[in-house]
Amino acid sequence: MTLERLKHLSVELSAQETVLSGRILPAAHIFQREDVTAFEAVVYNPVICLILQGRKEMTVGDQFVSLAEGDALLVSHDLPVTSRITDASAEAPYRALIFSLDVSILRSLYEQVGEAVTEAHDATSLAASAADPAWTEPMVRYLELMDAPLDAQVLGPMILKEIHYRLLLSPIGGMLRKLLSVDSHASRIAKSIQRIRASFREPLAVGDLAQAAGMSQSSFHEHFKSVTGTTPLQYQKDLRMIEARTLLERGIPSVSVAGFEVGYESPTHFSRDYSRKFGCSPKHHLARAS
Amino acid sequence: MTLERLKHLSVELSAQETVLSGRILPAAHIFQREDVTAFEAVVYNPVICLILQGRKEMTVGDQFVSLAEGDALLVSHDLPVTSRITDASAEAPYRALIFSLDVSILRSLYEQVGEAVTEAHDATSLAASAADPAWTEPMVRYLELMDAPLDAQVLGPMILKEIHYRLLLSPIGGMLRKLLSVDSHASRIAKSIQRIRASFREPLAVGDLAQAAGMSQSSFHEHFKSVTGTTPLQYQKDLRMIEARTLLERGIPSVSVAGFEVGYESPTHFSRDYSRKFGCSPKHHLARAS
DNA sequence: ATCCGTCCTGCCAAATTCTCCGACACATCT
DNA sequence: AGATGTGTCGGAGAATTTGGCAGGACGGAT
Repeated sequence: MTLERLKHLSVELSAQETVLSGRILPAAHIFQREDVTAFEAVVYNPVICLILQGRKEMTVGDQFVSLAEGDALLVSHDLPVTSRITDASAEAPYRALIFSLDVSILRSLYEQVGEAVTEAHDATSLAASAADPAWTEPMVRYLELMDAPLDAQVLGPMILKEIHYRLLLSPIGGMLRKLLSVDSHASRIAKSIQRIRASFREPLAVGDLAQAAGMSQSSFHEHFKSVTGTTPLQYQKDLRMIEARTLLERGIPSVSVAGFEVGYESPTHFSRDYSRKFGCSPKHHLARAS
Repeated sequence: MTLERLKHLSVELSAQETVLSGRILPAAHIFQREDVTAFEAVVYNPVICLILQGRKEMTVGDQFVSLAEGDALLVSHDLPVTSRITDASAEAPYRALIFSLDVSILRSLYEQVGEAVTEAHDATSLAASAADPAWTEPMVRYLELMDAPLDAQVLGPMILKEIHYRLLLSPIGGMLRKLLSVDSHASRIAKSIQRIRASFREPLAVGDLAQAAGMSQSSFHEHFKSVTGTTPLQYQKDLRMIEARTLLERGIPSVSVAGFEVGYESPTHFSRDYSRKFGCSPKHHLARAS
């Protein structure tokens, strides 16, 4: 079974990873943890994540996903998620195989595939499903290149392309297809998302975004939510909070400055929002460099 | 262990229940199911529910609770929840012991206990915890009365009062105490809830409610949410939807009429909201009497 | 101990976002 | 044809955000 093979390969790969595999197989990455974690908030990039061992839970907006061994998670676009590992130990660490997705590859493939694909109607930005040999099999072939740098250099990109292709056509690829389809609602929302990400420190003008996307405000909100799982402002706030947290942990002088840095004018309010998001006050995350 | 004793007693009680136990032990009720259910929406009354066997999950507003054997759930006031039984079979049915709570008893006790109680700060309307002998022990004594009708008539109310007393002082009783404390925010919200329940078919005037509760709109929303887990309008909508569903299942002539009955003017919109809430269109729930 | 600055929590009003809700058009089903 | 379901929109109003201000907690410094 290909899943077993992948587990085996990933152990091998993670043994080498510190050295140079990053250069040989740039798209694959093994993530490993030996203990359970509390909820952590991060921003995901487009990625497919296959759980090889352990368990993980995640929340984005209102939806909740639970992943076990053999499950895979397809993230179609940048998304602030909150996740934790719920099953991991020194003997059986949590281990996941992560493939970064390259949107330009997807786009070029989509142009070839074109409209020949049926539209999933309930596509979500966070699609989970059991691993499918259609794309795990090329993943195996990709990982097998780790010991043959020259092969990897030539064949690697080809196999990568195949993986993208399989994902694009797979049942969980619904959101990918929507995002790529030119001028679909989803793709226009994707543009809005990029705009928010580019300037999340500035105040948000939802009206402008809606107009730029060519929708009424109500439609814009609806589509935005269906793509991201949250509202525009929430999305921005999540970005701000995650940024604030890294600032604090990196040892920014004070809480107020951190709040100001990410776009809050009122430290009071920043503190309140922060506590709501992370469950404890910003001061607790401030690096104890002093 | 008292939990084992309760299990035993509840099996006995449920064997008799059809006959007359309802009159002998009016406050206790055994709920039993031999199979797993899909999510169902109902309105809970104030109640303490102790899981004797099986598992249950529930959602109210944004919080999510998972209950296993030996867990108890304290519902402090009327609340529209969505729940399902996730672990039940013919051999090991889901079984729960349910005690209705009597607010007037609680109130009279609270007057005696008065301020001698420490306030829990994170009180929620749906408090879950492991069963505590402090109140399971009197529950045992209550159930043991089932074979002695005369004893039950005299001692029953006393023991009930004791159960209420223990719950009121227990760690999970935080919300109960808040609700009872005269003129606390929680108690004023409770009044608003009653007003919504009494006239959920009419359009909602949140401003009036806030004013009646003597708070600013923002404070009102905040407190309302902390007590109920949702916003006033959501709360009303949940009531409407649950009512609509029973109407449909009872065989109301048409979908439009059902929508109109619960306060919607536009059948179009009613249909959409209904699908969002229950996952399938109102027509599917319309009794197939035709 | 007393002061002082920083941070946290409660409350509010104004502003903005977001959702509701009815309207209409159109596809579907029976 | 009639009833129902889905997409879109505009306007109303519900809900949240935001910043301000007051009061309290905490932790150094003096």
